[in-house]
Amino acid sequence: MGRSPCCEKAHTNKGAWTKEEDDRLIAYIRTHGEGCWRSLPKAAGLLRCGKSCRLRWINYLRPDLKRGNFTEEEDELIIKLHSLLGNKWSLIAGRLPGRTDNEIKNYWNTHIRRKLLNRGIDPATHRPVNDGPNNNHPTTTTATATTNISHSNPSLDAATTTISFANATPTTHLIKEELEDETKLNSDDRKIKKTLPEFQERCPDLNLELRISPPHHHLLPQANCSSSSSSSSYVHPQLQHVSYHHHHHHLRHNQNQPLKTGGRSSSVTGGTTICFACSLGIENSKECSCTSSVDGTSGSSTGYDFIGLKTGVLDYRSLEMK
DNA sequence: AAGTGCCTCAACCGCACGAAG
DNA sequence: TCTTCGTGCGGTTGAGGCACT
Repeated sequence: MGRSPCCEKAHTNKGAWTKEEDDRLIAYIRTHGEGCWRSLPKAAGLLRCGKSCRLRWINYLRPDLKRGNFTEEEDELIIKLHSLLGNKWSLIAGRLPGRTDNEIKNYWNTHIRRKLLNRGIDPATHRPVNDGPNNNHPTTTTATATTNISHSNPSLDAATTTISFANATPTTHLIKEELEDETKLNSDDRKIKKTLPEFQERCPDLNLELRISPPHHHLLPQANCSSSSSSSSYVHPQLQHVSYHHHHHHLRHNQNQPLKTGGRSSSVTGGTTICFACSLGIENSKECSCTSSVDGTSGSSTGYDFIGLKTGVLDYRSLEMK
């Protein structure tokens, strides 16, 4: 008893979409909204498979798509996210507003792979191509990168950003403990839960702990990222622990607030929680309703300034891998 | 101008997952 | 608990465009 085919293949068009088909699909979705892809073709008068309609809409017709070349910032963000998430194109696409997983996947395969190879980096492992087994330092569990971040405020010049990817850290345990409670998880959280051991295995010397100094406003009581207009890369001299949760969630969420999908920054509890999207600088993410803006002295108006990526104060490739 | 090879990217395919019954 | 359905994801394909000879 097999599954029924997703569509009547004998009576469906395949291949490139025509202008008329596009118009029909757009008109239908404008009227009825997305969803029910299986029944959409018939209802819209299209001789197409529902999956094909969905793909066409998501990858090409959606009005919020950002067309055009990828920026250097997007390149670096993709590389960084790929090093953490692997070929989870949809998760990566979720960090790049206006870009689709298909687009990023294609771009990766055609441009970034080559770019990394030219840099002498293996695109699959994000390690130097010549980095043999002896250089993997398998016994070391902590890769701590310490970088000085220049800042307009002299008092912050010595601010330290620590990115630790070690396995056995309190924060990581915390992540695991929270993810152990299935009742608190939604589907996205479960995806992350599945991903966690995956990229710990992928990068045995990496853990998930991102330790950066949060924007000053995050230290204020009741502060959240929707209430501030200060720079997203403002660094408080006192190191704060920031959980690195790679799906735009808040790992140390308020006990009174269920851990849920969505970018709304939770309140800072003891300076330990930060909206991941905002920490990435992706303020215009669909999932993030944070309204914080940058002040121009740092950060990025385009929203991509992952721990100083745009300004070049922290090049992840320079991170010390022990 | 014609032939060839390479590159890009839209689209397809098969599979997996979650929800519903 | 099992089956079915709808949807989404990642890998792959192939048509069309471009560069080179």
